[in-house]
Amino acid sequence: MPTTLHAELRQRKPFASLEQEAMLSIARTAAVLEHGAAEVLKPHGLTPTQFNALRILRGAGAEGLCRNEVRDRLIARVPDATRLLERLCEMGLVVREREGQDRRFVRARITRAGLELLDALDGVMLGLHRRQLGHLGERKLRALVELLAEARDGS
Amino acid sequence: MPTTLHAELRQRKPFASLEQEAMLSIARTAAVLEHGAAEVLKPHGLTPTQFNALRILRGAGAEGLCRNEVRDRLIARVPDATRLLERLCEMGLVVREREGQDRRFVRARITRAGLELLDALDGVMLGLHRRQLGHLGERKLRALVELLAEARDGS
DNA sequence: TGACATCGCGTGTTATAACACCTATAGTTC
DNA sequence: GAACTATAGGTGTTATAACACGCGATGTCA
Repeated sequence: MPTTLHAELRQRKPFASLEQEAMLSIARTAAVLEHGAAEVLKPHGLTPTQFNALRILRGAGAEGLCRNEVRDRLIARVPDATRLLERLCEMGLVVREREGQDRRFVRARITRAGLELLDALDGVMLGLHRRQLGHLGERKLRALVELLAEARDGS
Repeated sequence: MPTTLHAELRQRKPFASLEQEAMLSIARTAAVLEHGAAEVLKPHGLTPTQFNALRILRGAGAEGLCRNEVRDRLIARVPDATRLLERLCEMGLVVREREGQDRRFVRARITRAGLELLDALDGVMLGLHRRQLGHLGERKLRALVELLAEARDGS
């Protein structure tokens, strides 16, 4: 039973199991979509992870978030959120400062430049997602979101 | 309309579009699943990408494959397949040699040690995939595979 | 209140990814 | 057959990921 994925990866042997095929399908789809996002973000000097972190900080508002909170909200966990934020700082998109009673926390907040960059990217990314997935239509997209949520329940 | 994904990523704002939610769902699911795979592979000294490359070479059989062919079959494209194969060589899992009329090609072939490692990992990975996705059941898994294939058509 | 554990961050180091550039072989065209 | 182009590989460098460890701040408990 040759599938689309077989052709894409030029494989001849059948999958070992349906679970494996699903696993590879998810990984392959994510890789293709993320590659598209990386292409769009590159001219703006951002990686997908940096873009993700920046959006998290925008969502947090003026109060900002501490390092570990940012780390835990990232789509893919990174073991070194310190330097991820540090790079955003160097770009002038984020500021960090120790404030509050508990002097262990370092609050990271998005700057005006960061907000402006994200605002400019909103339309671009919306268009990208539409190009990448819009052809599925609402019904199938909802079904996909539902199935993926159920898939994540296993781990 | 708060979703499961909202809770996972501790987000409060609604998604900008259904396409964006689907995009994030796919990325998040892939990250969770790949993290599980990485954990399983780590004790064996392999990254998911290296494991993927090794499986490709097993599929190719005794003839092996040239560098670019391996690169193009990888789930996620890497721009430096040379050193990916080089590391597998250093581990003794792969051998490379220039052979054939066209002396530009470097054929990479899996070694006996590589085959033995993969054989040992087959059961482990099968069990992992079953744990991660088995609870979905055949019908939903097939639906998921189908939807993801359709999603990739856009790019 | 002093010892201890916990927590939040940062740093140092190594491995890998990412990008641009270079070499060698093979085919193409005049 | 000489110049040109395309293809397959490799190399050098920089940025980032991954991992282990250390430091200072806070909480806890004898």
